[in-house]
Amino acid sequence: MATSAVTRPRRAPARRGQGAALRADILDAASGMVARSGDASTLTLRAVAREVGVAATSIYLHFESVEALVEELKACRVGELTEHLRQAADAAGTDPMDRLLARARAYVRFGIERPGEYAVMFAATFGPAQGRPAHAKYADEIFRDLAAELRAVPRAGRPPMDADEARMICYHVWTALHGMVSLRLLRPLMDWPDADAQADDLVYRLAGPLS
Amino acid sequence: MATSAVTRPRRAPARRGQGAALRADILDAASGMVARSGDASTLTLRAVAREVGVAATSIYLHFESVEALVEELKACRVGELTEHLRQAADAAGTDPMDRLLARARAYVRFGIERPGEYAVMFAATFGPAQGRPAHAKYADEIFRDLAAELRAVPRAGRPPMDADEARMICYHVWTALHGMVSLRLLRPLMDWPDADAQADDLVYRLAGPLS
DNA sequence: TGTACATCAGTGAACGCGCGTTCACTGATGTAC
DNA sequence: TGTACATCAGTGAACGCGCGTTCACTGATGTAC
Repeated sequence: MATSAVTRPRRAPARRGQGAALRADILDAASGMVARSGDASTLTLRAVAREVGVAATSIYLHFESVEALVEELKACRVGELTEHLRQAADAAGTDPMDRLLARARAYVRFGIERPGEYAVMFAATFGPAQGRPAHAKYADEIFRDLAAELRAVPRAGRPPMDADEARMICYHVWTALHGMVSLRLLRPLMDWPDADAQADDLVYRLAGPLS
Repeated sequence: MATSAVTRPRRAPARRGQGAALRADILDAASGMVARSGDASTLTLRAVAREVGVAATSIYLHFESVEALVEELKACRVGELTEHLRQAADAAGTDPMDRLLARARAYVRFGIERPGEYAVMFAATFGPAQGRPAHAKYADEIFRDLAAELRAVPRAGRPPMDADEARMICYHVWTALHGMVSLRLLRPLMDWPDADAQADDLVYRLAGPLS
């Protein structure tokens, strides 16, 4: 690891007017590092600068602090996951249950295959949070998408869900999917069932036509 | 925070033969610090030593490294949670569903009320894990307890669960309860349903007589 | 009963490290006149 | 067309900090003779 600091080539300065390119490079590098380490809290400003091939101080040209950088990373990842889930649902067609299952599987896969990206979304904010952070609206979007998908599932002759029940089930589903990702990452040695199978079974039991 | 280093009184040396008392004090202090910070990864050897009122080097009299200290902390907490859940189930009487619900509520309460203690159990092991760590057997015990409790729940005239279904539901329940704790800690500003109510509803849907 | 010695329960200074952040600076590149 | 100047896109040395770990050490307290 010490060697990477040595071998890393120097980044060529951007051309005039292209200063924003460094900002993108910094976000890319930080994102990759978090993805590789699987842990957002290990990210350091100096390490990011080394990765980009730039002086540590250059980070400050585009971010007020490490905290601000991480906050922006979060927003990027949450936006990405939102889009990823929408595409998965759309690829599944129009049947509500199919769409819901596809969404659930995609959520779990995203988390398991990209633990760093997943972790950064939920990493604690440094210092006391004031107000709703920028990524909160994205989280709301994921939640709203899921709720809409859920309410469309038919209920085999039973009365339609009221708003409270739909909301509770929506919390259940998100909670359980997050639990799947989280526990599997934290306990990789356990003898877990197949992820798709568990996600399907879970969603059927929580939100299936018979529930 | 800097002031606490100044004000902390010096610990009196143990009497001859009582050297192990420091070991207990170190574990206590570390446990308290993790509980207060809510995050196991912020624990440092020097901070623990300051908290105990002892030289940093004294930690090495009882622990090979910080890693070893954290590993022992984990085992303590997992053992504690196991016992906590057993007592909750026993206090609920003999009805299987009552016992299961009590266990679920107790799990979620433990996690929410003692986030640091909960987090330390699941904190990543430093370095590459070799073989099953010491706390794995405790985790197995929690899982086994839950499975036994689950299988005792009657199923309203339907055939008894086979082993595979029981195992899957058991994973679901643990996964979902962990998800409840984890998401609530990570997103404290969200408008969560009452924890007991959600735990009950979740367990009913996943493992209730109709499921 | 006295005393030398072993052991126990620690201490304190020092090491090298990486960290976030500050400050004054440096070249290259456009642009106004 | 030439040139002074402003601006852009960074750099490099230095700061003080807390960290894990090492090493040689120090008192107090038992115990063997």
